[in-house]
Amino acid sequence: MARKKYQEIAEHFELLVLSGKLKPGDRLPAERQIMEDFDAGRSSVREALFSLQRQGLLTSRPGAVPRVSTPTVDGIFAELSGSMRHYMNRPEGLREMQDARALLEIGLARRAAKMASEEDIEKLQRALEANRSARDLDSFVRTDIAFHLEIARVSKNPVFESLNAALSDWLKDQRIKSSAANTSFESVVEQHQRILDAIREKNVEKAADAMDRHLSEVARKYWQAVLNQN
Amino acid sequence: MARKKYQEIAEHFELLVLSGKLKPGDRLPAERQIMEDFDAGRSSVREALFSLQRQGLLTSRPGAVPRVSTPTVDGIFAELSGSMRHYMNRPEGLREMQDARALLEIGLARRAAKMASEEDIEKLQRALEANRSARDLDSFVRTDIAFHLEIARVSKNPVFESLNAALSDWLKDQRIKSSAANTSFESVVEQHQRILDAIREKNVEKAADAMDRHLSEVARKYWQAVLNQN
DNA sequence: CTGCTAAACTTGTAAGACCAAATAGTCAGG
DNA sequence: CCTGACTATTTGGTCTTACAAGTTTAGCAG
Repeated sequence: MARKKYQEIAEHFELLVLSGKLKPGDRLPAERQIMEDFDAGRSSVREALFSLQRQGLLTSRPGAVPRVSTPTVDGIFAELSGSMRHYMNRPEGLREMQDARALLEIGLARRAAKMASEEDIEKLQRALEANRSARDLDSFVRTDIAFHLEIARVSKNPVFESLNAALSDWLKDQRIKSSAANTSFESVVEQHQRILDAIREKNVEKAADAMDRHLSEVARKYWQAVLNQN
Repeated sequence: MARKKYQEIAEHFELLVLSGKLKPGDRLPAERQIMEDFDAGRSSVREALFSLQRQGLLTSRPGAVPRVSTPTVDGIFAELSGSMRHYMNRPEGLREMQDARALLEIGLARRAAKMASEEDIEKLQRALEANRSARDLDSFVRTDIAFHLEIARVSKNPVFESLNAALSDWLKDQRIKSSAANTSFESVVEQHQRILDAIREKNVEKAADAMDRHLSEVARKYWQAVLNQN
């Protein structure tokens, strides 16, 4: 028994899916059927399906036959949550992710300035207003995240949207700490305003620069808050 | 039984790790011990540990008690391989990832132009030479990937390095097809040369532009090749 | 005290059984 | 003929048991 039985089964279906013989939405054979086909026990089949499920290739609900799933970027990044959080537990890792987020968001700001439609700008304006009128920390952070997400949406690429949302979620703590360190939310809103202004003017460099400064400032405030805590 | 048992167990240890009560390298309780603590069967415990393992929070070898692991970005992105490949099976998904890669690589080119040291540029030069002297498709693709990775390394952030490597891997097929479609590798090398020139001149905009054109060209060639295949 | 061997322990793999929940097919009533 | 409730089937989730394979440890011999 060189190869493990459950790996054999998992690989078999993985190949079927990746080669296109099984398309998203297709039904898989029943568990008991697979058992017979591979001459395996139930636990082997279950471990194989469990593995594929964790990889996002299948979805299975109780009572229904498992189906090949159409993976969403949201789901894909959700897989990372655990290990990402673990990674960012080290200050070094958190710094790296802040840096990575900066590259992403600056690029997104650039794109937004380049290609934002009238409608996009209206949405951004509304998001900014909501951010400005936030009174408590919780709603401030929420509208803050929403504003950044709206910038990501301008690019019309679900990957950016989900990546932005995921990063916002992972770095939420940072946002909370740095916002709480501010005596008022005004300066952050002002920075958001500058970004939106640049986008409205279709001034790419200005938008990138404004976003850069904004993120640097947020990160600075965060590390300051961390220092004060110790 | 609202929450599934294995999820409950997984969450428990996830919290222990994330809160720092369990540090990397620490031993976890034995499976039998966990069984008793949670009044669960062995399969539930195993599924929980399996899930945590997939998330990269712990490693377990046969015979030895599982240990909390220090997650690497490489490992984190490796988790995604399966679902990413599935996602990019759809032409739409592939296009989105190409687009996302473009934003990343253009940003990296920008940074490289901004902050490349003499040493970095020497490394880039060597990588380019290797790319230029490649004779067969396989070594050409390999040196191509290496050149892009070298650009990512300039930023001195492991996240970019691993992300770049992961994307290169996922989009390898694209590179192969578009390279094979070229009668010669010359034009690609020339585009690489232009990028390196811009970095050497510390001309940020020119570097970004050169990278943009390069990636657009590669993508164009790829879709052309796909069309010809049908 | 040191080094080796063997027992004890732990995980990996596998089979099979049970229950609750959800689906799907069937049959009775309108 | 259509509709709705009921039953049979199928699944996921869980537990138990068993053996194989690797690791740790403890004791014994030198």
